[in-house]
Amino acid sequence: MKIDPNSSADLSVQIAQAIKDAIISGELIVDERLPSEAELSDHFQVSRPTVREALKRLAAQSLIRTQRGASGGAFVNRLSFEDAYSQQITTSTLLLSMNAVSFDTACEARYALERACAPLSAERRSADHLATMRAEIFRQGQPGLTDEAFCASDVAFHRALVDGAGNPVLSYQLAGAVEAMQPLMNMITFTARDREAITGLHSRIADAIEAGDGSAAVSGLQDLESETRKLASDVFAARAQR
Amino acid sequence: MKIDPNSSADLSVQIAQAIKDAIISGELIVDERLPSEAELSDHFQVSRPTVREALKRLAAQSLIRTQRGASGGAFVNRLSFEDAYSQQITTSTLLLSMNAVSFDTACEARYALERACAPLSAERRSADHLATMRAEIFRQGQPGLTDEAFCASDVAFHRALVDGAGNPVLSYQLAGAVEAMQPLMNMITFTARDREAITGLHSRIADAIEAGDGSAAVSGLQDLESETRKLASDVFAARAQR
DNA sequence: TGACATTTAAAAGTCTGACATTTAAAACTC
DNA sequence: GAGTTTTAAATGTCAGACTTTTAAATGTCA
Repeated sequence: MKIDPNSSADLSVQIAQAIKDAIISGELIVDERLPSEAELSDHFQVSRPTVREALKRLAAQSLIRTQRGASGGAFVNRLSFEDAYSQQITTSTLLLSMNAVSFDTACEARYALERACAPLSAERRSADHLATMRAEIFRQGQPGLTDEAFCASDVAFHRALVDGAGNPVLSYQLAGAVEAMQPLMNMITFTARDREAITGLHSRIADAIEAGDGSAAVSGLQDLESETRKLASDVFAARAQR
Repeated sequence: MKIDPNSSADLSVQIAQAIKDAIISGELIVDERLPSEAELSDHFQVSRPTVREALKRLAAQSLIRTQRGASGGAFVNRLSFEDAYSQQITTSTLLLSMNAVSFDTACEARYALERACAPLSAERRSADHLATMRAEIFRQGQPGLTDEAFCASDVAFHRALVDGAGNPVLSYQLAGAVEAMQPLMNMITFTARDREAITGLHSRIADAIEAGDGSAAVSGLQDLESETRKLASDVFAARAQR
């Protein structure tokens, strides 16, 4: 681990990069303890606060975790799917909220991803996944459900559909897309007819998944995408008019 | 922006979270200047190093950028797609290199995503995207190409295919999957027959995209996935034997 | 008056040294 | 030998000073 003394970049950035490279290259392996802050500051010939800033940068990316006390220190973190999820969600939420992407673009990506999962899910889903989907459909049909609860149930339904594919990479990619859209979806007021249409499509998709018919599920998702975009565009039109 | 004095969490974590919340909620908008470090340390009643550690955490996530000098400071960053790309790539690379996901899982996710893009790309791709694909296919047929160069060209081909869909969210999701697999792909030695098979499939896919035939492109990708997994499994088997 | 050079001040970046807090391990007691 | 106390190592936090960068204000001269 070395830094370039001639570089114009901030020292804490350079040090963070050096450690990150060491982790990615395998020089530092999972759960290995990094040298203490004092040793690092000695090694890189910088002060402890500078080393600390570098470590905080890495901690923010879940590359390391720190532990206080004797035999504490910074340890290389095994990146968990949960960490990856939450990073993905933060990034996606910001992209959407800062208008770097439109709702339509996010929606298209989301359903394209779901359609990619559908055939795998039709083939592999466990009875559990299917039961979850059915339970959410039932909940969505209950009268007196708030719009937020309806949305949450919708998310749970899609979650089960995607998880059924048994591919955690796909699950985590979708988590970002779905969660990021949540705040916008929550703004939608669902009429009884809207709910009926959506729940009907959900049933159609669940039936296809149960029958192991991937292409039927894909076509159900296709229709659901149109439905969602229609609903959203109405909301945006109303909001723009005010 | 407030922090809880009774919380047991580190102050810099709390402060980072408070600022992050303010950004996500829209309380702080893009390009807005945060208070100076001195003002923040005053506001939160902590020392400047603590504030700085909090800011470094946010900077590591590209939520803010800092500028030195008069009228400098920390500014809310508009998250760019490039930032999102590189975060996605780092995360995916780590997930793969730390064995949190298998090569097969990553490969499956990658091709599922690509198949999701294919119909959109068949419909929307510009002449430019198609030309890039053709150029890369030509390059892949050149004799004397190193394995690394072949791989790089392969990535460029798929990149053009996905970008043709015109959905930046899909592009950035795939960037992670493709780039993360690169180091492993580079370990593969491609025989002349392998290259011929791959290039042939690429041609088939490009033809389908040119003709606007999404489902033909999907089936080409399906075959390419089998081919890739076969090649990779041979490499892993050889490596395991040593 | 206008273009260029100079000064100035604000802000982040860095350093030193100290103290507080946490925690595991060593030492000690019964 | 089990439980308690002490100890030391490590991170977390603080205070204050100095350095470097940079934009804006000021000044100078044609």
